[in-house]
Amino acid sequence: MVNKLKEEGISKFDLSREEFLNHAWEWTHNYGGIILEQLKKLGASCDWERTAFTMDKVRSESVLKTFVDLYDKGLIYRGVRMVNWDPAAKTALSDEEVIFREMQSKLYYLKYRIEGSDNEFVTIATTRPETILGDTAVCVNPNDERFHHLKGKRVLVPLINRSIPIIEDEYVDMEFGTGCLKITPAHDVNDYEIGLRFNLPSIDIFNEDGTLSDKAGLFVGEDRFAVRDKIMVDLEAAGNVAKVEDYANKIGFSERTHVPIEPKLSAQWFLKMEDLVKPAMENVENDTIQFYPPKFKNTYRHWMGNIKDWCISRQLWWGHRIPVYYLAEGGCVVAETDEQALVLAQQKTNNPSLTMADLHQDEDVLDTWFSSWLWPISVFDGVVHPDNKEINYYYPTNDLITAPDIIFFWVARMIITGYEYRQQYPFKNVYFTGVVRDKQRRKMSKSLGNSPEPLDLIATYGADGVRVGMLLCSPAGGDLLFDEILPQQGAGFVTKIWNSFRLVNGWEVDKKLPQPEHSRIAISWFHEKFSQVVEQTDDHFDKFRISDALMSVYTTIRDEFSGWLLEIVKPAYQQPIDGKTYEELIDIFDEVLRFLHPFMPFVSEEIWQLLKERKQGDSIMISAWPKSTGYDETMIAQFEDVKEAIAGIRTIRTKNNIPNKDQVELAVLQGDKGFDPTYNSVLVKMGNLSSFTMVSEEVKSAASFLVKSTTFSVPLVGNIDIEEELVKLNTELDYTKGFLLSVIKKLSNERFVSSAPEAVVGIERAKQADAEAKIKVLEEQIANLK
RNA sequence: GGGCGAUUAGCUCAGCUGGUUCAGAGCAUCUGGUUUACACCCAGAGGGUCGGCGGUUCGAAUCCGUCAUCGCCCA
Repeated sequence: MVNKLKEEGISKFDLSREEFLNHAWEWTHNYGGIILEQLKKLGASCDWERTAFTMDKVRSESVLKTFVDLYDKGLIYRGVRMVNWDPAAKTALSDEEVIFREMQSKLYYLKYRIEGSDNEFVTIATTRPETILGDTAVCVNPNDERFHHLKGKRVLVPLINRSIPIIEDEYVDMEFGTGCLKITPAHDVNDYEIGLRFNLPSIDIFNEDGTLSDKAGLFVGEDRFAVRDKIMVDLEAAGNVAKVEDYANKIGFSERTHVPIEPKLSAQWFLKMEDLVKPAMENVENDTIQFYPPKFKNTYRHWMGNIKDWCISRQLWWGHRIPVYYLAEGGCVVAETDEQALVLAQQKTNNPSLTMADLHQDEDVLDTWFSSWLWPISVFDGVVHPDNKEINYYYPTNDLITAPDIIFFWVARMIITGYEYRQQYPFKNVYFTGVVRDKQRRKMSKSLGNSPEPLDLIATYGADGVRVGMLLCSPAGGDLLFDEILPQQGAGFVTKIWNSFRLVNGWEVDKKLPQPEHSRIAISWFHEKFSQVVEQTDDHFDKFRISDALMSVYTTIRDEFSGWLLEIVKPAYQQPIDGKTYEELIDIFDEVLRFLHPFMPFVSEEIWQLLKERKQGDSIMISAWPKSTGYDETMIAQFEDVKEAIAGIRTIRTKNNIPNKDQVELAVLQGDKGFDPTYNSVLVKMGNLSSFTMVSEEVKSAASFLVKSTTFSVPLVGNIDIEEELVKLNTELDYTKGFLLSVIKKLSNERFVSSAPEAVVGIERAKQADAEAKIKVLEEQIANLK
């Protein structure tokens, strides 16, 4: 927002609060609108009637009501925290507004005299000698033997001779400087933390403009950098300087005024988290709320277990203004509206003539997540009206889909408010998406300019193409490496489906024709196969494996539906199709489209509407997802053998340059497990066979292959390459013999047979029998060729 | 500095409670194929000592230890 204004040549600092907010609203409407349009174009199936914004009336009321409620419960308090202070602009900056730059500075080694000794010193290293005036301790690492003798002693701050303790904390890096660190809690974040741990006083030696304050004792009113030079002169004179070294470090500068920022303690509002998190922690721990992938439970547990109070105030203009009103004579009231605040103030002061002008509202706003964490409730107005029909109907919801980087900011906190305000989780499952990165694994970002423009992508590849492209490569919680090849693949798939429809749609139907056997078989096989795939896909969805679900849809449509089913039932060139097959096929197509719809809503709807006469208002969007009705595993397995046999015939054609349109003969020598003739019609059609013969011995001068232990042979006139055939058979024979050997070795291991489960041993015995049978067949074939 | 996670084919990843659903998918690569829906396509092929080393076990990608490398979060 601030950057946007900057592009327009407007600085945030030139605007009043009201003017700024006007710009912000305008920007919000435009930008928010763009995101919604992108979602619509992508086919997101949301309830667009219910879009809401965290700054709108209902949501703002919800935020204020929650603040007041938590305040009244005694959970919100005012505390002190380190902020980035800009002494030139006299304002606090957010972390984003601070620019860190590598600077050539100096490291000053200063000697502090041990209290009660004349000439014993400790030497500390610092980049900021002027801050010694705010020192309240000197710290060493407890594991550092060099300083063990100083334990419990005190030192004197140079020049002012304040006595401060020597404390021990593992934070101190023994390798850095002298291994001895001065602690200035008011002017360094880490020192502040240590100060809290050791209960040290904080001495704020700076004024708001970066000059030294009364508390510094020396150089009062002079600028911090001028003081740095001056104090070094005095320290030198007093004999407190050991040495000065050049030193490179990173210093934060104000984005606006370019002056070095000053860490400064300031009053902020905090929310006590300790009790609030308990139900939220427990119900993720016991899987009442389930995370996908589950590894994020660890992250969540760790954060929740070490929860710190939440600093909810921000020194910004854009946001919900903190509903705290200060009274002229000190103290404050907290209320949802100005009017209520005034009433409270009048009561509190016992002064009925008090007016709004006597109250001063806190200038700060609330952290943006303080509104987001109410979202599952506030979006149905469940904060202001906790018993309304909508919230009671819609809450809790099922699944939250979000990115792992906001697990604390948002997810955890929504769970917290869910339990605090509705005694119930806000959602049952949390699915964490991957982070989209470019091919070089960099995060997509505006500043790198490496994020693709969604609307452009959609224009190029279509919304369905983009969806498929993104989803194919997005395992839960894993990174998603974006490459334009992905939506390209998606777009190709759209075309594939469209062509399947064109094929079916182009057939002429002759209702008098009987249904061919191969069509009957193929359709009944597809029903079984499809039922199996639907079951697998349901399972993937249940486990939130979205890319796996898509992959099974993708391969089923491409291979089983288009590649096998359509090819088998396809009538000969310019011939009509029989009515029964056609109708069954249309029903299958309908089912397949419904199966596809969640991933490719646009093309599936388009074809679905063209497939059959539909009633007014009918849509694939509101039609049922296919149901698995069980399946015949034997049939599916047998059909796989048929496919393998057809592939074998195709390979022979390729190897021997036999065009697909030339018919070939096929001889089948059944193996020891027999041969099921059910699928012969399919074999004849797909292999383009002129004859199909069962034989009782090996066929001479033929190219052959094995499926299980059945031999399929295509007799070849004349030029069969015996050498090549022998090489192929011998390679397979060698492999099978080796395989058999390893199985026998395993089975002859007494310990394996006695300790492995019966079933596992049985499987090994079966392997042995199969391999032996196969070897026998291969040897016969080889003998035959010689 | 503290924590969490990862390491499997050229790339992105799957592989549950150790054993034929165990070395797999998609993409990429290579070979062949266009009169018969689709070259935005079809048919096939190659490619991995499952990060290294130890251990447990009849048996380890899978369990344990350790080292190495990388990533993420918090400070």
